[in-house]
Amino acid sequence: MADVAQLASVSSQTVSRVSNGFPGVTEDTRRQVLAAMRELGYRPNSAARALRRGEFRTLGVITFSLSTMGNIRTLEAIATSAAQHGYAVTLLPVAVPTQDEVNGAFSRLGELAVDAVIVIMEIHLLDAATVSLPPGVQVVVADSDAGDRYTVVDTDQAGGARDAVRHLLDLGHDTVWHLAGPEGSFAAQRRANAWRDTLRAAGRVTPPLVRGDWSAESGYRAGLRLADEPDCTAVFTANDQMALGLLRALHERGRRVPDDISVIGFDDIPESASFLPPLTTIHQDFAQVGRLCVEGVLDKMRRDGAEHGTTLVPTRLVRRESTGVRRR
Amino acid sequence: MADVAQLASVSSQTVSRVSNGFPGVTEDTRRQVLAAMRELGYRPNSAARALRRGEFRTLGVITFSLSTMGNIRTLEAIATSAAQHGYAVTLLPVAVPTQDEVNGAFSRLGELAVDAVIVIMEIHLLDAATVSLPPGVQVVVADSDAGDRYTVVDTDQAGGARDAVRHLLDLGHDTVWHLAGPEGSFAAQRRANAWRDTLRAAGRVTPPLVRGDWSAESGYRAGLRLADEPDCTAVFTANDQMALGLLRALHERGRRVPDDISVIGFDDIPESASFLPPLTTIHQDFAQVGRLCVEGVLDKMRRDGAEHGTTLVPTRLVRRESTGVRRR
DNA sequence: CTTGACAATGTTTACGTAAACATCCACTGG
DNA sequence: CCAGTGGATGTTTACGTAAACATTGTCAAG
Repeated sequence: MADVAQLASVSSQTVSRVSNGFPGVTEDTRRQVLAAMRELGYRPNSAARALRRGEFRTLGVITFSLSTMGNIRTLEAIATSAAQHGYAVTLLPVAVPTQDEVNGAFSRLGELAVDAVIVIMEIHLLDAATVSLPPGVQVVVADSDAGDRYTVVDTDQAGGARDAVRHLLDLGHDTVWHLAGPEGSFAAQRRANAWRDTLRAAGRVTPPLVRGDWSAESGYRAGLRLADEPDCTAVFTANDQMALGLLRALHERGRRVPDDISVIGFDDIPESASFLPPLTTIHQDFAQVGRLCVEGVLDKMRRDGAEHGTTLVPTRLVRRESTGVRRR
Repeated sequence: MADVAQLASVSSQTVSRVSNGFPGVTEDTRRQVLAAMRELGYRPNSAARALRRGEFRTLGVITFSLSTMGNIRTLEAIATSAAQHGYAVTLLPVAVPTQDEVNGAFSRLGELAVDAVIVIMEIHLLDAATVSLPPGVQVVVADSDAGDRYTVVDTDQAGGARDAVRHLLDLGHDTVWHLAGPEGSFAAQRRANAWRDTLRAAGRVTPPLVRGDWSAESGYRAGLRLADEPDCTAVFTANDQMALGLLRALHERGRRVPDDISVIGFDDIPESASFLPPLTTIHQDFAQVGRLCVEGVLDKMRRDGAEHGTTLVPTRLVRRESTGVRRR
C-alpha cells in the first residue's frame, strides 16, 4: 500500500479510500491510484483488513459430511447467497458424527476467521453440545429442531409429510406405510411424526413403522419386506434414494407400481423424474433454505439479536407416475 | 492476550508460546496460562495471527457450482484432508459458467484470505482465463486437462472408459455405443475419445456418438433413440445419472437389460447399485482425488514449485447386473 | 478583502500477534 | 567460588490497514 501511495504521489490513506470506494477523492486522484495499483499488482491484505475492521466478512458452515444431497444443495445456496452479500464461506467438516467431533468443530471455530456460523446438522448432536460458541458469534441452524436454543431455518418437514400422506389417502388407499430415515435424524423423526399424526387425524390404522438409513440399499431391503405385506398398497418414503431401492425390490417381487402399490418420496432429487416409474415426491426448496440461513445470520449480526425462532420453508407435491388410485 | 498474560502473571510472549505449543515453557507456567485462557475465554485472533505470520492456513476452492456428484465428493475430500493438515477451506462458487464469472472469481481471489487455490473445473473455461492469479498463490486443478499450464489431479478418465468398452467387447458385443456428456466438459471429451480409440484399436465400427448433458432426463431422451437402433446391443454411458434415464427409456420401449442391451455407467454413485437392474459402472475414487489435490498444493507451497504435471487416479470396474453376454 | 465552510488530502495511531533479541537465573565444571 | 552454559521468560518491534484527527486549499458570502 505504501508503494502504491508513493507511485501515485499520494498518502496511503488516500489509497485506502480508493481501495474501499470511499467518497472524498477527486476523480483524477482516483484514476492515478488505480493505475498505480494495477502497475504494482497491489492486492489489499485481507488479514490486516480484518484485524483493523474487526470482522472477516466470512461465514463458517459446520456440516456433518456432505453425504446427503439436501445438505449439499443447501450449502451451495449458502455459498451463493453469501457471495452476493460480500461474504466468503469457510467449510468446517465434521468427519465422524460423534459428540466429540461436534464439540471439536465448535471449539476450533473459536480460532477460525469467521464472523458467524451456520450449522447444517440433521443429527441429534446439537442438544448435547457441551462447547459453547465464542460470544458475539451468531448462529443459525438448518435442518434441526432446536428452535428453543438456536435460530432455525428448515423445510416444513411436517407439512410435506402430511401432504404426502393425504395425497395417498385421497387416492383411495386405506392407509399408508412409512419407510422412515434413521432414528438420530431430526428430519426423519418429524416426517415420521407427521405421517403418524395425519393417519390418526384421518382415523386410519397406523401400520408398523419401517426404518431405513436414507440409502437406496436400505430402501431395497425394506422393499423386500413390504412386498410381502398383502395389505400394503401405499408407501411414503422419507427420501427419494430409499424410494429408488424400494422400487427395485417391488419390481423384483413382481409388485407393480403404481397398480399394486403406490410410492411417494421426499426431496425431489433431479434423478427422481427418471426412476422407474418416475417418482411422485415432495419437493424441497433447498436454495431457499440456504438463502434464509445467510440472511438470517447476517440480520442477527446487525441487530446483535439473541432471540430464537424457527423459519419454515414450504414444500410442494410433485405428482408423477408412482402414485395412483387404489385398485381392488 | 494481554489480559491473559496479566491474569497469569506472565508476559504476552509466554501466552503466545503456550498458545502455539512452543517449547521452552515450564509445565507449571503452561498450566497457569491455560487456566487464565479458560477463565477469560481467550481465543487467538486469527486475523492478527495471519497478519503476523504472513499466511492464513486456508485453501480456496473455486468450483463451478456443486451440481455434479463427483465435484461434491471431491470437495468433501478436500475439506477433510485440509482439516487434517490444519488448513481451513474457503468456498468460491462460480454461479454461472461464463468466462466473466471465472475471471471474476480469480480476481476476487486476490483479496481473499487464502494461501493457495484448488480449482474444480470441468469446463473449458480455464484455457481462456484472462486473469492471472496473484503471484505466490499456488494452484492445483482437478478434473481438467490443462496439464501444461497447471498442476492437475484427475481420475484416469481414459483408462476407465477403455475398461468400460473392453468389458462390453469381452462379453461378445460387436461394438459399443456411447452416450457422452456435454461438449464443453473435459471429462466427457476424454471419455468419448477413449471410447473411440478403444473401438478403433479393436477394429470395430464406431457408431455415431450420442450426446447428453449429464442429466438423467437427457439419458432418457437418448434412450428413446437408442431403443430403436436394431443393432445397438451395448451402451457405455458417460455417467450414472444418464444411465438411469437410459434404463427407463429402454424399459418403456420393452428392451430388456441386459438381455437385449447391456449398459455400463461411469462414477459409481451410491444409488447405482439400486438401479433397475443394478448398474455395472466404473468406480471413481473421488476421495483420493481430493486428497491428492490438497497434498499437491501444500507440497507446491513448501517447495515454491513452478513445474506442472498431471496425476492420475485409477478407476475400477464394478460389475453388477446391467451388462451381460451378447445374445443372438 | 476577510471570514468561514467545506472538500480533498495527509499524519498519527492502534488493531493482536509472534519473531528477534535481551535478560535473568540455576546449575555445571574447573 | 567463579565463569560459562543453557533454559525460561520478558521487551521491543513490525506485520498492513483504516479510523480519528489534522492540515491545506478553494470558493462563496458578507
